[in-house]
Amino acid sequence: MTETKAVRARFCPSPTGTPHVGLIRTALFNWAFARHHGGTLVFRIEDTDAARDSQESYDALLEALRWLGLDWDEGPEVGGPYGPYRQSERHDVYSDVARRLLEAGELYEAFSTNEEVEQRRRDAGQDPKLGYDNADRDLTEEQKAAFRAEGRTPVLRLRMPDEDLAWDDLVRGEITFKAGTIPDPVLVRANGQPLYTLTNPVDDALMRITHVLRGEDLLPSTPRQIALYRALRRIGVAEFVPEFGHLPYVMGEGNKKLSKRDPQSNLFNYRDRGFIREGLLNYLALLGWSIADDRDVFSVEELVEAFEITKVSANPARFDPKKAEAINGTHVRALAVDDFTRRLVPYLTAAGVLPEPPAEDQLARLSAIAPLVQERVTVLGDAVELVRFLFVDEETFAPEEAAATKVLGPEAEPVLRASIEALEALPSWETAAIEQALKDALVDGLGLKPRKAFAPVRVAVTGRTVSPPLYESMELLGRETSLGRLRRAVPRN
RNA sequence: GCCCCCGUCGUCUAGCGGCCUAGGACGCCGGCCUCUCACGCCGGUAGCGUGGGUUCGAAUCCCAUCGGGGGUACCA
Repeated sequence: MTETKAVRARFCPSPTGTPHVGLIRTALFNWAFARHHGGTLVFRIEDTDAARDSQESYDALLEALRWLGLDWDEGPEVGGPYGPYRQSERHDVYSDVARRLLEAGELYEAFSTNEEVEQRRRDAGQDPKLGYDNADRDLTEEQKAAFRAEGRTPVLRLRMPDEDLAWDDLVRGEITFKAGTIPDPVLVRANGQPLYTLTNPVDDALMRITHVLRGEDLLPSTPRQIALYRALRRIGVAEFVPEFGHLPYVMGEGNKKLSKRDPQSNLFNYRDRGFIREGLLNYLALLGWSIADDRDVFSVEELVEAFEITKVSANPARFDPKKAEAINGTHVRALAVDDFTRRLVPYLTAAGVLPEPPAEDQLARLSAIAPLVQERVTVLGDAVELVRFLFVDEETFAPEEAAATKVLGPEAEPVLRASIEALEALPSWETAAIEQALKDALVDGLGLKPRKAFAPVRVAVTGRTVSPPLYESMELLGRETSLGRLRRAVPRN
């Protein structure tokens, strides 16, 4: 049986635009599928449309996969036995296969223009949307010569079989397209350029792909691909027809497929905000798949171990940023502290909180505050404003405007003065001592409610109403800096 | 129009004839913890598109219907 055949899956995007989360989800499923079965993942670039493809997009695709750790066994930059893996470098392959298909009578030359096809449909009282009418199937040599004499050059079309085309979809089960519902598709343009309809199945055949897992938008093109495969087998190019699995869409707001132009679809936006690969991969896997009925947080290793393509859901999934953040947050919190700290650095330097490269003492300080911020961020970028107070130049430090007007008004004066007095008397500058001194002075001394008492101190010292734990923050900031900020915060007049 | 896919809480899902007065997660609401915000913990809210069958019994099977989506290119 074919079941014993080693799995060869593939991911074959077109390099257009920036990587889309839906596209990456497809890459992830193919990767997980290949890894789960101990198979091979082929990465192929379908850049046959010069008008839309770009080098930037190609670079972005590789960068995206590498960031996420979705490695490939054959493809760009790693090579492999079936290369090249960029379709733009395979033109001779396609023209050779097309020639052989044509010689075998699987393809035929079609001279009809779209206008002529439409007109014929109308004349026959049919809906022109029915598409091509297979009218050029049996042109005689004389007819072809006549067309050529008019200056026409033919496209090459595939002769579709006159029978139902069906397959057992890995995610959807039995799918059948009735005979006669699919017009003969164009495989090669009049100018000789091969189209996706030819290149995709030809490469899958040549690269011995066993499982085609792709978006459901390609589902309607599957029958004609199966027909092409059969033709390719007849001429000895393909050995078998692969299995197909059509993955559900990733949707955005409303009921529309997440648009490529929607910033929410841009993978790099998530990285820039501080999603970590563990979290984003986990969330993406949840879009159409589940590991168990009572759990949805898992590692990449667990995903590979448990992934079954047949358990992928057929319904479209909406990308929910809130849940993505929640899942990411639990992965962030699960990071070892030093790992978390290391990953934070690029975000802090990008925000200008730390210089590039950071100094030793700055890194030491970051290590000290890191455990305190780790459990209160969902994305790494959240940490920036939480730790900024520890690294700003003292001359430029100033509490945030909104926070200051809220809690540093005239009524804050006694609180700040009492705090300063208590802290100045402190023999040692440590968290426990600071806590005790402030509680004695403000809660017991001034009889304030804790939340009233500490708000002015917090804003004076960290500049914000939301910060890492106060006493620890003050210890890290240091005695003189902390006192200096408190003194400056005392309302004038 | 025609072809194809999909239809369980707001969202992602579990479910594959009795374990379902439908489970989990995110969100939301309430509470606890508490120096803020979080984290953590506890509790609550909310769903099988509709109508017919089949069956002792249906979210699960069948039919119809409605709704949503995709395709219908010399794009991929």
